[in-house]
Amino acid sequence: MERSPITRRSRGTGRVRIEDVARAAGVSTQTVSRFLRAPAQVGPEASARIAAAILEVGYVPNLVAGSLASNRSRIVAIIVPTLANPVHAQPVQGLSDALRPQGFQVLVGTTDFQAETEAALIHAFIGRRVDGLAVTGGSFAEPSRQLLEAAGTPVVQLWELPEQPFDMTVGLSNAAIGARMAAHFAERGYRSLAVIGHAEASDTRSAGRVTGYCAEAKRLGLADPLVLLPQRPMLIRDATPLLDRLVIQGVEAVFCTSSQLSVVLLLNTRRLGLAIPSDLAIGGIDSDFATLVDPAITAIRVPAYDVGLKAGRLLLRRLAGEPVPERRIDTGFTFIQRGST
Amino acid sequence: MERSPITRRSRGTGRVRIEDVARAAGVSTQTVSRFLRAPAQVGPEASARIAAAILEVGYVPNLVAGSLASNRSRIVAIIVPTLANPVHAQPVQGLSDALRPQGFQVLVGTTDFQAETEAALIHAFIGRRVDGLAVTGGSFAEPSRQLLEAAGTPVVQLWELPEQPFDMTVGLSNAAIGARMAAHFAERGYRSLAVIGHAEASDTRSAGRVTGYCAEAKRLGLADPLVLLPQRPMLIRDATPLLDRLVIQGVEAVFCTSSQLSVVLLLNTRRLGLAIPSDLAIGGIDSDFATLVDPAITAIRVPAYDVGLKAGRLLLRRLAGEPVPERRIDTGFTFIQRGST
DNA sequence: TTGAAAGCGCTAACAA
DNA sequence: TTGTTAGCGCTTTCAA
Repeated sequence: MERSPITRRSRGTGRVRIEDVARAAGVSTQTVSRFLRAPAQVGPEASARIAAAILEVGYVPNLVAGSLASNRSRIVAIIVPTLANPVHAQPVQGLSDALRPQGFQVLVGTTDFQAETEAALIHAFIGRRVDGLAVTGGSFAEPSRQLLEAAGTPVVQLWELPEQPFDMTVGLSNAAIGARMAAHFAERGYRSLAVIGHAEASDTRSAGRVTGYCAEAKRLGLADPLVLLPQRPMLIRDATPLLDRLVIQGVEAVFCTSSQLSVVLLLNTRRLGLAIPSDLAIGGIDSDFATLVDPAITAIRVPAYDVGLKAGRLLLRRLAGEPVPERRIDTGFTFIQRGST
Repeated sequence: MERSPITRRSRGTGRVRIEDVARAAGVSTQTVSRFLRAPAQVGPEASARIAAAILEVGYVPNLVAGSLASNRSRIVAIIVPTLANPVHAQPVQGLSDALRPQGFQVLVGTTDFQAETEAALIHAFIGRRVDGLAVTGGSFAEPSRQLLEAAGTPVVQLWELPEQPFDMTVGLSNAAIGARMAAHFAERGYRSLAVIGHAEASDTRSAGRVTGYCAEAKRLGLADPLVLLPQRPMLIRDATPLLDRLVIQGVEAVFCTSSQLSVVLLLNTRRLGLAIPSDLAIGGIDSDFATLVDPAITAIRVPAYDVGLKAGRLLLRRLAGEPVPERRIDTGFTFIQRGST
């Protein structure tokens, strides 16, 4: 029960601590802490001395220690499949923009579509005691699901609208996107429809769009659309055989469920001498390039940035203890008719 | 000096702690801690009991407490202008991929090109005691510069090759990019050159390319290139007047310093009836769309992903205490000739 | 408005 | 290989 001898090496980091500021300012550490977190509670004289002392000694508060003591990290984590795809990078930007003014930082994890990586990230983020967590998708495989259920922190899901989110969700209906495009085609008088999607099973967004598209076609009394699901992401060399099939089958209008797809397709039609939209109408998902090609592509714009921004605002309300009016937020989407249909 | 009365409310978070695991496994907390960090140092029997106990009580280690105690956060921060632009989102992905296998997480901050935001982010990240910091750019305005100098943690700069980096840098020479394109044009016999850049002063990358391009043209005995610096990011409606100027001035080859620029320009030449490359040769920066247009665009590919990946590896070596052979890493770039020149 | 004491949950240092 | 002890640098609680 003796005090350890003074010879014990200090574990200190050698950095300037709040105590150094307190000493320089002639106040207690507590007053410095308050000055930093709630300046209004500190007298003007003390405030002035503390402000000067902070600059003098070059104090940068240790937020790790603060987080441990307060049990609040002021960090929000977001998990996306990849940042290489702008559609997933944008929500990170939106989240960041929503949170930065409130002093929150963004921890980002990319899964590369691997469920294992996803689970490991969720585990690590919960371990970091993040104040909030944004995850991509509406449904999760087992290890992830359980972790999210017991996260102990607000969770917001992105892009989809599950009936029973873990906590909150910000997304849109991919089925509605597909249906909207099918309805448009029908309205324009196209009778023979097709859709080009994505075979990747993990891409539930594309699957939802295909489903909604076909369902709407059926509802409108059209023949079942031709469904094409290329294995790989669309490359130029894939486009020609795909176009051949569309032409052979007498397809009048095709919906491409990803943004690059429609541009690739349209640029290739020219080489084959197809006239757009008279020989083939093309609808897609909006991107910068949808308006750069000729004709510009009729497209549905998905509000990727807004998904992140609104998720951030939702988290902020929760973290501020305010009630969240609606735990499922439908951002909707924008239909933009252009020359290709 | 009395113990405070037992009535003092506990500040505990109610979460499962390492102590709960230790009790369930019948070992000390230290042994549990070691099991998590250095399993080889723990006996097989104890290991088995601890592993079972962790699952039983559902323990998720509090990494905040661990960080405070060990003075290592296993977090690396990266600051980029925006994630909306893939050229800046890619390095984040690369950094993340390099670090994740080692258990590091990525804290990301976006500046939207605001120096103030940048400084605030650097300050906050240092406060978080990140183990490493990656920042975009070669030179920094005052508050940021000083913070980086005294960061107290490894710093790697991205995209540029300053003579005196704060610590380390991974980048490429934008002047070399410009020079390479000018040399190519000269080699192909184009005599009257132009370059379209970006007026934004903060875009030092574009500026470097323009400078290198003009310098090389001069060195090769060509007339001074026409330098066009549109104020805004390039839109379709900006392209036509720009093209008019090129034609009026008799320009034979133009270098576009950003990736979207060249595509926009090329897609517009068709409307004006210009033949590429005979009426006008176009060189640019590579992107997915450079090969989708007709003719495909001769372009320089900048290794955005690699910049982040190599920065991550550099940081890892430093954090592992290994020597870093070279503090300035030139990633180089790839020149790809296609039909547009 | 200010300060003293205790402790957040973990790991480093030391000892056995 | 395991355990004991004392912090890491803050913030909370309580008291003045």
